[in-house]
Amino acid sequence: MRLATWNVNSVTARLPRLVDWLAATKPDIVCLQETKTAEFPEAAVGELGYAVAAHGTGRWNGVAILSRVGLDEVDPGFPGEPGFPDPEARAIRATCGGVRVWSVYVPNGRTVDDPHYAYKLAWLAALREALAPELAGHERLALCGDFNVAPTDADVFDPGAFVGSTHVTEPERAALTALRELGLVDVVGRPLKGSNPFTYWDYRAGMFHQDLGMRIDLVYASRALADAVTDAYIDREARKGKGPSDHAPIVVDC
DNA sequence: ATGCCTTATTTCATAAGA
Repeated sequence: MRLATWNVNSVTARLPRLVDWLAATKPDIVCLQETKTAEFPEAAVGELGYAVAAHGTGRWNGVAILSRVGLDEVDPGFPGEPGFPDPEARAIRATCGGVRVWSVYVPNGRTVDDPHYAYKLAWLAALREALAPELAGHERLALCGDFNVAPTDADVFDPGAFVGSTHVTEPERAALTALRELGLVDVVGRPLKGSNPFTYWDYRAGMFHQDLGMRIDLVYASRALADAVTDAYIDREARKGKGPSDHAPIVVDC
């Protein structure tokens, strides 16, 4: 089985690239984030054999799961999910080919003194609470998405450049640790070039070409699923060329 | 490495992203 996750930064703007990428990569299950639409282009991916579970409200956020191995028990959001203060489209889950799949887009946080930072931490804490019973009920589970947290200093191009910023603070990293302590394993993608497992590079100033990136997109797999992993890579090819997302997909074979 | 790009929308400007 091939499982992937990708923050596409607008599925509308990225649709031609997404379709080409699906046809070339042939994943069985794809988690998408930042779809930025209330009307997912289901027909375009349906032609490639994918069923779609989408949760989007328009301009901001938006998540989806594509599957060609079944798509059951679809649930947008999760119990106890905080809003700001209204609900936002940041999580969707479904059962696909025997795997419980979550696609999440964790709040950015903006700055450490912004109310969005407290929202981010509350959202991650609520996610942990909602995941606990799901892990008890599903031996094979994958929590995939854009976590907006770099788990370690090795996951940013220069730790010194991030002092005082969100994405690297101790409380954010502790929230990820708390998720892993539920029994989840960080499946780190293999970089196709260089040694940094980055998944995001800013659009500006040639950051991608200098490999000045961050690893903020993650695949957290239950032990049973992680034990079945045969390969995992970060598809930097999808970040190249004209009109890319600022994130690269992670592809996991398991 | 400072939103210097990119997105969608209440568009020729703004908010948001990390």
